[in-house]
Amino acid sequence: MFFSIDESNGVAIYEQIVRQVTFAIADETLKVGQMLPSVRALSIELAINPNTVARAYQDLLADGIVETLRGRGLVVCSGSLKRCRDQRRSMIAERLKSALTEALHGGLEADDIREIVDKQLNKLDGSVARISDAGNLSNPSEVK
Amino acid sequence: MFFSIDESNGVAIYEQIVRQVTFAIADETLKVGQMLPSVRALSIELAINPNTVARAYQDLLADGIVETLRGRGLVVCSGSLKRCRDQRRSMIAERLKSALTEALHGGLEADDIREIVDKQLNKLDGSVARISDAGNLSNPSEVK
Amino acid sequence: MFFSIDESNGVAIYEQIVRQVTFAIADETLKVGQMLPSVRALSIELAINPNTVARAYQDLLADGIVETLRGRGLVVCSGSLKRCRDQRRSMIAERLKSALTEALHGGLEADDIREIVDKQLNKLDGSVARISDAGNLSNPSEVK
Amino acid sequence: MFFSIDESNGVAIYEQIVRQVTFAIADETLKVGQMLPSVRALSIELAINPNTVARAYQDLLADGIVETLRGRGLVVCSGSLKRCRDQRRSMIAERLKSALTEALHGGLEADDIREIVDKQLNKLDGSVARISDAGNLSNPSEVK
DNA sequence: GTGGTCTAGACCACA
DNA sequence: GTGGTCTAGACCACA
Repeated sequence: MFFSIDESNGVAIYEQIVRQVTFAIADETLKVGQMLPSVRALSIELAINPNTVARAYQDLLADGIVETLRGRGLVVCSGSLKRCRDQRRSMIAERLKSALTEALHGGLEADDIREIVDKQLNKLDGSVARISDAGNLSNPSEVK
Repeated sequence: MFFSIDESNGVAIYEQIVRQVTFAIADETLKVGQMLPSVRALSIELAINPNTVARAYQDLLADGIVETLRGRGLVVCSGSLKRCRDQRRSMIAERLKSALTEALHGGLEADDIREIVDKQLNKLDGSVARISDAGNLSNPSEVK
Repeated sequence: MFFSIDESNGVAIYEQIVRQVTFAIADETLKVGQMLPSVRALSIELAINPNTVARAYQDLLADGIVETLRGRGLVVCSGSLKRCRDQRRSMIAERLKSALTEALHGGLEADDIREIVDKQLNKLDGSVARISDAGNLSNPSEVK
Repeated sequence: MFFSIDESNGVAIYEQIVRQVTFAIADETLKVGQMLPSVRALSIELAINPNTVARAYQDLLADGIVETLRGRGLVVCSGSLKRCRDQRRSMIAERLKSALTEALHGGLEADDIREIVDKQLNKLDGSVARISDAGNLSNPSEVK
């Protein structure tokens, strides 16, 4: 599966799930009409309590990203692709903005910060690339 | 004063204070031997409960960044400048790393992320620059 | 349970808890991997405010003696046994040193102090001995 | 003067003064009829706030150990020698008892504690002896 | 005025 | 149920 929880990054676990489902839809790892993993299955996989997964799924339902198929589970709603792409961008931009604001207010220079970002990005991109793709030059149509 | 609390960024208030004091020392806005704002004064300024400020100050005390002058307040310990500079860098790098990891796992391209970072940085740096520096490449017209 | 608070000995309640947990680990009354009593349970048992217990547990967390299992409680970290044994010895030595220094500065003779210590030790050891050991030189008839 | 304050032993400063005055009287460093150092003088010598000294002197007055000579200061009351000797012994015994109780409850063996006490006593007695006396075998009449 | 400790009680995320 | 955070307010030692 495509989820991974980081217990120590300060983001609530249910929130990490909401975000990662959103990202998976934006990414078409999870397509419109496709079902989410069951609460039970996902809770086992992530080794967390089912209530936490259920809480995340409620948020996605309330947000109209997924809907219930009675007795069968949750499916990705039509129209979610675009919404999730938009949300992905704003969620990520928002979080980066918050971290960057702190860095600038904390007295680091913009160039200094760019250097930190580049270093992290090079290091991380390598390890992510090995897992998720290869030809990393594409998909400009996804950018909002 | 140099502190500002963001209630909605997920970081605990006392933790934001710990970070901002650390940054202020790294920045020499707060110099070794200088006193911290009193618990009461800071709690009024930030419109938060004194206990929350006290909690932050306890952490700084436990970490040896500041020490108590009985009945007078807290002062920045000697040796804190270097330690705070180190901590500032690792605190900020850690938070950026976490946000960048999410962005990459969420399916954004490294170049795409760099673009988001640059846009935010130019916008934010402009507004910070008015206070802290002058010769900078950022675009002041983009200041929000 | 193994904790007891003395309201009148000048040591802060949360500090007494920190010390007693440390001692219990040193003593293997509390073993590595075992859980601490919950904040609520301990606060009820000691008839003190939960926040006071929480404050003590925060200190133990900050010190790396225990760690949180989310939603379940606090466990004794591996490696804590040796650390707690060292800390127990230095905590106790420190406190004794302070009392002995005062006694000497106050004009008592070393032999006189030894006599006071022995008398207390014999009396106290008797009452503790019933629980923790058997072959001991102390005078059980002196047990209060 | 014969006072020395230890800021880090957990005993309140005014309480340390009360105890040390009591000990000085027990020791006849301060004799019946003799005057205490003035609040001002003592606060300067100990580098503490006059209010703190005044607070200690109030306790001694309330306890009948010293009395006011209008406009001149405080003198040691007649009868204070015996009372201070008694109090010295019980104050010291009480504090030692508290430390020893903690040590025993903390799981140290009585012999182990005796060893710690002896080590501290030998070390401390040496450094105290150099200052305050020489032929350390005497004064049994002082023991209650 | 300063910080340190403690109580009381609320709400949150998580199990 | 668990701990973590925050508010509100009291009292203390010390300056």
